[in-house]
Amino acid sequence: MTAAQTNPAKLTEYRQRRRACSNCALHCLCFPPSLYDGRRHLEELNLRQRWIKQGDHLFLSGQRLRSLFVVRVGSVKCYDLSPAGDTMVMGFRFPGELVGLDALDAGVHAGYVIGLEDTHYCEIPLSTLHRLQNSRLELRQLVTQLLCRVLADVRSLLQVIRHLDARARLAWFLLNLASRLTGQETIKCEFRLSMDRNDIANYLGLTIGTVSRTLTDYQKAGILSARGKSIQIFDVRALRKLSGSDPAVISLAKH
Amino acid sequence: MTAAQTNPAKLTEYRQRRRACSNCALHCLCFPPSLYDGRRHLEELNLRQRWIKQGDHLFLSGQRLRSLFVVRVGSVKCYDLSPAGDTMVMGFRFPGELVGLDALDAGVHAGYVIGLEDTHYCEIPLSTLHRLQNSRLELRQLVTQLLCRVLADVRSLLQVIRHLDARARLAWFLLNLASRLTGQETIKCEFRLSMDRNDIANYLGLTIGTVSRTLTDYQKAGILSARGKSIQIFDVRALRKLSGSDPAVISLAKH
DNA sequence: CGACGAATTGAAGCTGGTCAAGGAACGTGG
DNA sequence: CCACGTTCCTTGACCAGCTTCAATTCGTCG
Repeated sequence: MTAAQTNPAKLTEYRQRRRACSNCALHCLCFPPSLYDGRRHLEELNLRQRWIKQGDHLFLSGQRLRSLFVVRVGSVKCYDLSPAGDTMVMGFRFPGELVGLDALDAGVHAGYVIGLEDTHYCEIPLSTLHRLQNSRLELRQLVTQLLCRVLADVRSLLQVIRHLDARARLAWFLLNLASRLTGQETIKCEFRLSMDRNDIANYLGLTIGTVSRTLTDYQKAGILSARGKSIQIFDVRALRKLSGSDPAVISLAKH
Repeated sequence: MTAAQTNPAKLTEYRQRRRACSNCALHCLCFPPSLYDGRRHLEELNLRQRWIKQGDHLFLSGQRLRSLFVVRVGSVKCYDLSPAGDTMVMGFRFPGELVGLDALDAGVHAGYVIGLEDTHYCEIPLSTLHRLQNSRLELRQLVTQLLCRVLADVRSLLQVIRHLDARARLAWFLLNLASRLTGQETIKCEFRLSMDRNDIANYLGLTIGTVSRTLTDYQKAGILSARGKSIQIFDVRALRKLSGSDPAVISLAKH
């Protein structure tokens, strides 16, 4: 029995919060399975909830790593600048997703993160993270696991870009987005893109023209509707086939 | 004064070994800065030094992760199989480089590793790693750092494939190889490729024809000589320019 | 409503893929 | 050591897909 359970009001608050965070990458940090006192634990975490406006930076390349960030509401874009000044989009982060992990070795951010819209986030100070890693055994593996997942993500993007053509890349991108936006197994068939065509093109290693043309093709085929930034997917299975999730299609894309 | 220093013969052996391993990714695991007894420490690590023949697998996808591996002599290829059965080359590992890290979260290897030639390696049991992480504070960060480095590597490959054309990709690949083969800052201008053209093409997201043609172009330009698997680089600066290390060139490759 | 940036669309050109043929290198067995 | 077969590599011709550049349309916000 936890201390939170001794006070019905606080217990309710605690439970609500726990449910709201259920899709968070760091859920097990804030809400460990067995706790002496859930509420007090949350307070000791020293979490800060803040927000940035569209176009504000969460951090810049070269800045010291002080905290990890988790998007709560909104979305951000992670990008690098090439020596020549071209932006190179590394990815996008949506509610529940973590930002800043890759700076853990150098202690310095290797890229920029900017809000694609007004975005709320949690900030977890590094000191808190380290303290918890020392005291709680199950958290010692957490960072490793999260890093492995980021690595797997980058690798799948790499595979997509190496082996799939423009149509398949875009299909993959849309499906990826549609499933991440729900934070669950399901797929969101109607949503607004928070990034522009340029960002999508750059991310997928294409040009804006190709992205636009391909979207038009999809619409002509009745697979989806794309009016500006609002997307409506009509035929998920067709997208899946195109994206190469379908084994029969992947074999067509072999090198 | 360490115990090893009390015995001149053993001290010499220890020092030789330490030097031989100086380029190893896990050097600080085997040879921590301050040690009571270097030799005994090495014995307690329970390292195994083994080897595989060309074409043998170090491990298969789906196998349980039992150890990490470090290449000592030779080279290996890391690859995946697509659902359709096509191989997708993830990378190559040379002496001093680590293999198996990315399986740390699932505990199961997500890819295959095969010897490109007869290859000697060190095997570090997971249990040893965990024991050391618990007892030695500085090693607790080691895995994180190594993972971050792997992540950075994959990302740079991603950038190369997204933003550079065939000539630049190959130039980048050769320079990357040439510097990793020395294990230092310097570049090895004469070496043998241990992988075939197919592997290179797949790795760089090209076809074997393009790789071959591009190499021929380089030779016609007097930049290098490539007779089969033996490479001789004549003009490192030209390669650097082509690869996009040169800011003036990167700007040409913008999307 | 008007103006600006973002997105679409078209035409032309180029890079790299595909397919097929020929040649070099390598290992094996006589 | 040579003949042979196999695998790997090179080269050529042709073509598809994507990029480039420019013109037009859409959409959003003051």
